[in-house]
Amino acid sequence: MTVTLADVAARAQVSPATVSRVLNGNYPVAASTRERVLKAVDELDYVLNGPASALAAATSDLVGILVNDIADPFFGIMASAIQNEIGGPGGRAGGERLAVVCNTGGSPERELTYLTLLQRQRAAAVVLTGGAIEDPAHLTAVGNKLRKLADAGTRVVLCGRPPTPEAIAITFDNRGGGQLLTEHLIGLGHRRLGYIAGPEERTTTRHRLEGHRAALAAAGVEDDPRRTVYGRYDRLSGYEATLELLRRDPTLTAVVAANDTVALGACAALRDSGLRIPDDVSVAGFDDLPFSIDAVPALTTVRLPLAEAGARAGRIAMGREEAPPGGIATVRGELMVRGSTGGPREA
Amino acid sequence: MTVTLADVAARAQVSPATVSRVLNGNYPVAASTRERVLKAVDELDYVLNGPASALAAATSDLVGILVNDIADPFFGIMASAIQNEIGGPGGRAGGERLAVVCNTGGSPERELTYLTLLQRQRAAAVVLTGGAIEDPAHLTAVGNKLRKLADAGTRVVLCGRPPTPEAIAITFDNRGGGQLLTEHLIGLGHRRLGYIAGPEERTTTRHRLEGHRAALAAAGVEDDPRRTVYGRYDRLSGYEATLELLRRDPTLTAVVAANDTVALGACAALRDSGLRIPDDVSVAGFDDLPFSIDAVPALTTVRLPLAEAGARAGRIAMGREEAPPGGIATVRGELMVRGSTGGPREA
DNA sequence: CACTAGATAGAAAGCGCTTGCTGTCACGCT
DNA sequence: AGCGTGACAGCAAGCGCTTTCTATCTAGTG
Repeated sequence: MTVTLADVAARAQVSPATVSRVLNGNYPVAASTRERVLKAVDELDYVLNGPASALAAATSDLVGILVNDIADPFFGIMASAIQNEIGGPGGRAGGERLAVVCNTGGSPERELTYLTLLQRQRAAAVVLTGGAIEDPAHLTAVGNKLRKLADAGTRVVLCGRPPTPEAIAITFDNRGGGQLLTEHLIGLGHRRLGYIAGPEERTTTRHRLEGHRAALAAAGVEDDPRRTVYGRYDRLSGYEATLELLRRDPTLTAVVAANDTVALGACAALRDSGLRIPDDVSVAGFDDLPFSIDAVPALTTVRLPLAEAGARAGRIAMGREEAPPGGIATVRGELMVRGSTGGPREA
Repeated sequence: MTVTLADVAARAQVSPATVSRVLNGNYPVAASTRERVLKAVDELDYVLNGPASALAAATSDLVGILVNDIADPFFGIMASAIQNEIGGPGGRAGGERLAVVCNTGGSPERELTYLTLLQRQRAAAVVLTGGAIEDPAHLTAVGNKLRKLADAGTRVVLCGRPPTPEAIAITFDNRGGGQLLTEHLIGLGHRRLGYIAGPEERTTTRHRLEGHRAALAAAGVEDDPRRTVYGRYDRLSGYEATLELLRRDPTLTAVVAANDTVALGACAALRDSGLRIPDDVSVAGFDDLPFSIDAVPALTTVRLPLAEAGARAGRIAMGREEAPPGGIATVRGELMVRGSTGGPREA
């Protein structure tokens, strides 16, 4: 039924070993023989049996990319960049690797499940993107998994994740970015800033919030805990949180959101409340996703070099770039000041 | 080094066959034996060797999802829905399937490469999303591949793709949607409509444009080819195309975009040209991605039930839902009239 | 011209798992 | 008591490929 290596060998009048060597290109094969084999492969329309090959060679060409939310461009952009570096040539002949993205949906269990599945497939490499969940049990579990993967020869790289001892990491300076943003707002004269945080248990959330608070503290601005609301990383969450913030303190002059998507929701809530941006209330986001420039007014935010970081992580995962010193590279965000922030009302 | 089935068997004092049967749960094993085995598995921290298992059983638990652009929420939303239906339980014991998304970047070669890679892995199922490329050679190549995959037992499902004889398809009625949109605009009184199409060789592009033209024809509105510009499915393309349309005919009263992202670019171009939306020019998008409601004014568009379609495709791929009659299900879009469209200037 | 090294090709032993077929018991019938 | 019958468990034969070790042949060398 299906064509096997042996069939090709028979057709090309060589041994299976030779066919394998032609296909893998890591052993001298006479040009004439090679041609004969390739011809047979072509004629029979032979497709290598991946599992068999992986079993015999004890390695596979599968590379996994874990993301928290595949519908979120934040992850899409990184994943795309990673895949670009991996999908290409380089590696075993036949050349291609199967770079696949796995959507955890932010669930710790699914993250672990995917890791196990990839371990099961003897993946060549795994890249984990996005913030981690700060549950100690889960952290240990993931750490163990990563160590086991690494022990089994899988290259593990983190991208936009806090560093861990188990893997090489490209990390975003979320704390610094958050600080930059709030400094900017304070510099404009704001003193009553609402903060819409992401899910409480995520590192990204915590770091950005820490930056925000650091900026407040540095400027001697009181940090009323009632001005912080936790939510999800989505638009609706931003909308609702803004309404809540406004309810708690109608005199707010600025809202800092956990990310751009949340900021968009905030803008909508503000508009629906009859407030103008930035005249009445300034709004700031985070990430600088493509759509933020299209908000009206355009969103002030912190640009994270998602594509660059992803590409680098991908290259490291493929062993095409050296790991950063200490196994950790921190990438800073850049403040993008746009129309959504301005001086406070009473200026 | 790595724990194998045999190790577990030794520890549990049973044969490897029994361990395998416990793990696969498709053969009677006495409860006490099962427990002993499970305990050994746990103690040894055994992880099944996927390739070996796939080789022996001649099937794998890999499911591939092909998307054109993973950074585009259009695909992200579908992929997420598909993965949700697949990742869950059901299937071989151990239960989980490895649902992975592959990013073709819209390139025909990569599409084919991924298909081959998936074939090589003996994937359990493959779901192709998004429009196809209308190059006959490529179409045949993909068709052949799909047939081979199907012959090898891989379930193939198309989601948001035009139907082909080789697979079950959930298709979007892009033509109907395009028509709806343009009818709406014509109904408002518009007669000079610019159209920003996607890449010329994609089915999605063609179908939406056909719908647009059908609406024009039905209303007896002249269809000046100079009012149509082709581009990519991204924001910048929308921006540039709009400028071009304006150059060609400054009296345009409406712009219909290939999708929401393009529409956002169009809005920006219009604003930068000093035109108000919808007072001076109306704008319409397509897809109703989450951010379209946050555009200012909110985008009139055609909502496509991406998540529903994806979920259905996923279920069909897993054999958990019957294929639609004839192997084809067409899903209609729903016109969402919002603030970005209104009566024309001179009304 | 015998001899060795280099270049190729093949034989064969697995890689770790699944599964058809063959036992082995312990029951429950007649 | 004799036996058919389930219910389990184990044997062993692969699945299709890679790779080590060996065999063969050619060509270069002193």
